[in-house]
Amino acid sequence: MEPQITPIACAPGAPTAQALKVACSNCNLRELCLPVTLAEDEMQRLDSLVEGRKVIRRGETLFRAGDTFHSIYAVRTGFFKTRVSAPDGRDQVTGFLMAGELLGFDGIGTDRHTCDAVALEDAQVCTIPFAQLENLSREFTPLQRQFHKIMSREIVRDHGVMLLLGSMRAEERLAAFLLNLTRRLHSRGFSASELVLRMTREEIGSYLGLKLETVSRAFSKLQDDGVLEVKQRQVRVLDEAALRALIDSGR
Amino acid sequence: MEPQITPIACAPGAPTAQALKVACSNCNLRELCLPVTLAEDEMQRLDSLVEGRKVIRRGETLFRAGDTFHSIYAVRTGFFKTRVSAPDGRDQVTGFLMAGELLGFDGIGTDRHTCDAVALEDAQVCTIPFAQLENLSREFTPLQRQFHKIMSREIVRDHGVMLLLGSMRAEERLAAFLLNLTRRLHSRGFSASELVLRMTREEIGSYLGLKLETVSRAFSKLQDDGVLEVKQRQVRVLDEAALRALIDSGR
DNA sequence: CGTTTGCTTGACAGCATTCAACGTTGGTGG
DNA sequence: CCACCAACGTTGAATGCTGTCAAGCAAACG
Repeated sequence: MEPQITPIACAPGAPTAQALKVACSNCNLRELCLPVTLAEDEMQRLDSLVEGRKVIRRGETLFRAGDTFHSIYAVRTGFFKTRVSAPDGRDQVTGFLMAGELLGFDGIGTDRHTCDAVALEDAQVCTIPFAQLENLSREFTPLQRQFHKIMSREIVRDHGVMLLLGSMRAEERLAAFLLNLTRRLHSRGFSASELVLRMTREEIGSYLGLKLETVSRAFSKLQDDGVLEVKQRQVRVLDEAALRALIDSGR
Repeated sequence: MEPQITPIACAPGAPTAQALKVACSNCNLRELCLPVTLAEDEMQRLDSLVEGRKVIRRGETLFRAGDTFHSIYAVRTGFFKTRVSAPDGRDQVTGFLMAGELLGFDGIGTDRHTCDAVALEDAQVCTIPFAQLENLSREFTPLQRQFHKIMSREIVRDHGVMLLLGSMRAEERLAAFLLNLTRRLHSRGFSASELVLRMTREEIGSYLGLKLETVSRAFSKLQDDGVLEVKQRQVRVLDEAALRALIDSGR
């Protein structure tokens, strides 16, 4: 029940000035994004498919519920949240996405997006036109396999969140959330014990099914217990084992 | 935020005696399961792909977390639940599946299933070997499209459940659950206002992130309010508008 | 017909929410 | 450069919803 990375496309190893076009073949996120070994010509096909980077400023949306679906997006830099909204206005953050992760799968089913994707900091994404991705994946089996795996992991990830929302108490939810974040950051070369949150307490709360005050209290509690050191959005994990103990010896 | 039907394969229009092999081309669930218009030869290919029915008795599992993944399954008759388990033993029902719906997508990502699928009543399923489904979908674009749509809808459905678990109160959750069930039953030709639950209060509770006593109380409350008539697992919806009002004018 | 399993209801406890006040941070403009 | 403002975060007190524990009842099964 621990969410996975959901990768596919592209960010340049050493970006040439003003390079609007980005080559997957030369992308330092390749391992995360689309971990498939490709022959050279196949990789070129993939490159030609992916459109150049697109910039989204902090607070702006990459897409919104109701927008017609055209493309999957790969995060190159920055940080996103996705959220769904009920007719009465209440909404739920359904995920946080960092470099190398993909978003937009929600739109395939109905040809319209069903959630909003909001940048939590200035961000760049690669645009992958879905029709072309489908075309290429028909010709190229490993790409097809990988694509299916990524969607499946998204489903598994969501099941993990459902478990969290359905059966954990506030502190346990926060522990699971932090462990998930640090694991993903660590696999990107960042510290496994120190992190800077890119989202507010309210957004964390929405994701975890808690009110912002409860999130704040849970942070304070874990700090008092010597498990974390928290200074606003700066978090240091002092006792990872204690975090783990919280979630898998729950009740 | 209302879950959708997730269809693909097969059940016979008029089952010939002892027919182990089932033809999708002659299946009365075709509309639900794999709503794709196919040429005759293409349909034959699909038929040859789907293995005959498999019987699962009430309480038995179709697959379990950890089992190696081979196939997607289409429910022909009966009723399933899927559930994920945390290392400490607590588990969460992640879905209820009825005739015409598909299960097993969780296994694609890691080549192992990540949840259990349990029959809540004697059931029959069609087995669709995944490797062959991938092969056929490479050749046959509409099948590919449909398959992707189905997985996407599964993701969207899960987002709806996350919204429910994250922001609704007990009665609202139950209302959303009942509306979802009646809609799916209605699209199968059953009454939209009368239903027989195939799961226990505890299973409903697990799905909705509530204890069984809370589920029971919510049923009683809705009955007292004249919205439902409840006799154990027999439920009649007296005021569907009231149910809807509960969920989309929540707080 | 008895036993088991599932459902209902009550009383009480506990955890998260609500409401409110205060503190902190970062950005903006005087 | 500093003051101010707005957004964000922390903390306390009280309320309330859901969970827990327990008892009794109904239905299903052998």
